[in-house]
This record gives sequence, structure tokens and C-alpha cells, in this order.
Amino acid sequence: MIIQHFVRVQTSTRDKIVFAAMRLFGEKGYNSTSVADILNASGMNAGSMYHLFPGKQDVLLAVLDTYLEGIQPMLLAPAWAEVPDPIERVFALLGSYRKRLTSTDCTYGCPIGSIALELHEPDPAVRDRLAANFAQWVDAVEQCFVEAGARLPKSVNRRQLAVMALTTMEGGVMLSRTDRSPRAFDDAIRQYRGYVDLLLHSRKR
Amino acid sequence: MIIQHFVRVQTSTRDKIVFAAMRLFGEKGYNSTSVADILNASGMNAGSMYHLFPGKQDVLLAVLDTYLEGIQPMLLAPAWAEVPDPIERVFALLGSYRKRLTSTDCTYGCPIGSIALELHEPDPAVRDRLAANFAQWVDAVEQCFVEAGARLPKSVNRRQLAVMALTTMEGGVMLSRTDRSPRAFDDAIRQYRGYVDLLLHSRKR
DNA sequence: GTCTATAACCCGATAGAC
DNA sequence: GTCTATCGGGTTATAGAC
Repeated sequence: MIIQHFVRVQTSTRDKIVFAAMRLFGEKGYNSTSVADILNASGMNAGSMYHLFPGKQDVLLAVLDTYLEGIQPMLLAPAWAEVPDPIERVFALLGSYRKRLTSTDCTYGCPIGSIALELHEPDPAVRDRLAANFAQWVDAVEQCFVEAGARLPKSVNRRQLAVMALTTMEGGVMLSRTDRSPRAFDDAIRQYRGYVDLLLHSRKR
Repeated sequence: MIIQHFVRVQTSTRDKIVFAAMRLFGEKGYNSTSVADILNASGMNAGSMYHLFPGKQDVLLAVLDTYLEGIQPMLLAPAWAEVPDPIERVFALLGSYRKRLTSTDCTYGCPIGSIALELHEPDPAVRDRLAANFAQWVDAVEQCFVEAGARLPKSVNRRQLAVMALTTMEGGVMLSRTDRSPRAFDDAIRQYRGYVDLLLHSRKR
């Protein structure tokens, strides 16, 4: 979900607006980003934006759709390019969030998580897209654990383990952003790895 | 951190404002709560509020201080009243968040976590108090694992395990609130318990 | 489709009488 | 300390010329 990975040429007015909004929503949040901010950052003007989008929330919908489309090519593909092992892929993915965190002095982590907690009563269209982003992330990690096959005990619920990868990452980002230190993120991930390692070496199958 | 547990008589104007703000910040978030909202909910007027507080952010500081003071008497004490076992206390605490989640149709969970992600560049005074709330929570859970003594392998880092309890709760609340279902929260907590159980029964000491 | 100007509204904060 | 009225500025969204 690293914004800089979106390298496709941003030629259309629509793309300029969506990518400017994506960056701003990630940096300042949705409510704290004004339409004027988006227009300044994208170099567009109000008439163009309101011609293309009914309102600010529709820009958010486009941003969330773009994140969703980007999960495979922009988030997973780079993180997994040189990591064939399915278990290691889970930690490579988590590592990509650590990189994002430290490369911004722990000022932001997962934009989806931030928006999910910022908007307390989101419009159903927004909530659906947030849920879809989370679901696709969990699906991908679950698939890793499924591919690990018999290396994990049969009794272990792959889905739950994947959900825990996401909660650990999101919770770790929350605490590390608050502390402006990767410490809590590292603590949580280390324990998650400890758990997975225990499962890998468990005698129970 | 359950608001309803604050039963002390709210007699002073200051308390009325702080507790009204506490409820509103939890329900709608900080930015989406206007000063007018706080005044309406508390029955006070602008002059009184601005006489007692320099501005809206100072009300937030008072709210965060109130949460911090309430961790022991309002959050831990009720959750642990009938749970003497230190390990079970950790899960009783996590269970209190599940109760909070389900009793609100999964519309809100931890107000500290919500504010922590809502405010992207909080004033240092705010950030310090958010961090203090997280730290005190983790301290209390760490103490549980310390008290569990030799039941846990010596090699297990108690602090990290406590941090993971918090990240699991916060991440679980985030996903469950988005899905409007306790499913993800339960999934994450179940795996956390699975990990702790593995540690308790580990042959390594 | 693009641009400027502005409408209509809500925000946090303040003034000043009592 | 409490109240009313209001200021100055920022917000989303729109109108209308080009």
C-alpha cells in the first residue's frame, strides 16, 4: 500500500485528484484534508473536481478502490518478489509496514486502518470498501498459511492466524505512531513470530 | 474504560463538560465533535466552557487524564473483581472490550485507540497522554504475566506479550467495527489465547 | 471540461453585560 | 461564573462565464 509504488503515469485529471487525495488522506486523515487541499496538491480547480465527483466522499471511494486494486501489484508483489517461502512472505509483508513506519519517522502506517478508525459512522459505501481492503489482505495471508500445508499443525485455523497478522500489524502501527518509535511494533511482531515458530515446531499435528 | 462506570456524582460544571466530551469523543471522534455538541450534551454554555478551558483541545486533555485515572478503578477493577488468576485476568480484560463492542452493535471499542489514529499530528501534550494511557494498560497486563511466574517459560518476554495483548485488542476492535461483527475480534483473541496456552504448556522453560 | 467567484453553512473562539 | 450575541475564518458545494 506504499503510495510511491503507484508509478503509472498520472495523466488524467481524475487520476491527479485521486492520487493527491490518497497521499493527503494518508498524511492528515480524511476529515482534516479539505477539498482545497486536494485541489492545491493536484493543481486542479473546484469546477473540475465537482464535475468528475459528486462530492468529497466520492473521492474517498475512488481512493479506497485504488488501494484495493493495488493490494496485489503494489503491496504484495514488491514485498514478495524475492521471498518464495509462504511463511516468510507473511513476515516480509509485515516488514514492509515497518519500513513504511520508520521511513516516515513513525508518523503513519496503514491508511486503511487510520480511516477505519477516524470515521465512526461511515457511509455504507465507504465501510464496504474498507472491509473489502481488510478482507483481501487477510485472504492473501491466509493463502500463505494454506500453502504452508503440513508445516503447520492441522488443528491451527489458518484464517484466524491471518486475521491475527492484520490485528498485530494494525495495533503495532497504532502504538508505534503514538510513541513515535518502532518499539511496540517490533515487540508485537516478535511475539507473533514467536507464536508462528512455536506452531511450526509443535509436536501436535 | 467503560464510560458508564464513572458513577461519581458529576456536580461541577467542569465535570459535566468533561464527561459529556468523553462520551461524544468516543461516539463521534474528536474532530467530528463540535464545541456546540459538547455544550448541548452538558447543558452548559460557551462562556462557562471557555472560562474553564482555554480551548477544545484542553477539554481533550482533561478527558485523556480522566481515562488515565480511570484505568485502575473503572476498567481493571470491574474486570478483575471475580478473577484472581493473573493469566485469566488478561482475558477478562480483553473480554470487557468484547462486551463493550457487542453492547454497541460493534460501533465503538477503545476511545484511546480511535483518537490515536484520528489525530495524525497531535499536539505533544495530547500525544503524551495517549501514550501514557497505552503504557499504563500494558504495564497492568505485563504485571499479570510477571505474577504468573514460572507458569510461563522463563524465555518469554512478559513485556512483549503484554504489548501483543493490546495490539490484538486494538486491531480486533478496528476490524470488528469495520465489519460490524465481533468475528474478527474473536478470531484474533482466540489465536492470542492459543499462543498463551502453548506457552503455558511449553516444555521449554 | 476548465476556470473564477461566491453562496450557504459551520467552526472555534471572544466580547461584554450581568 | 454565567449567559447571549457575534466575529472572523474555514468548510463543502454551486453558479455561470468561457
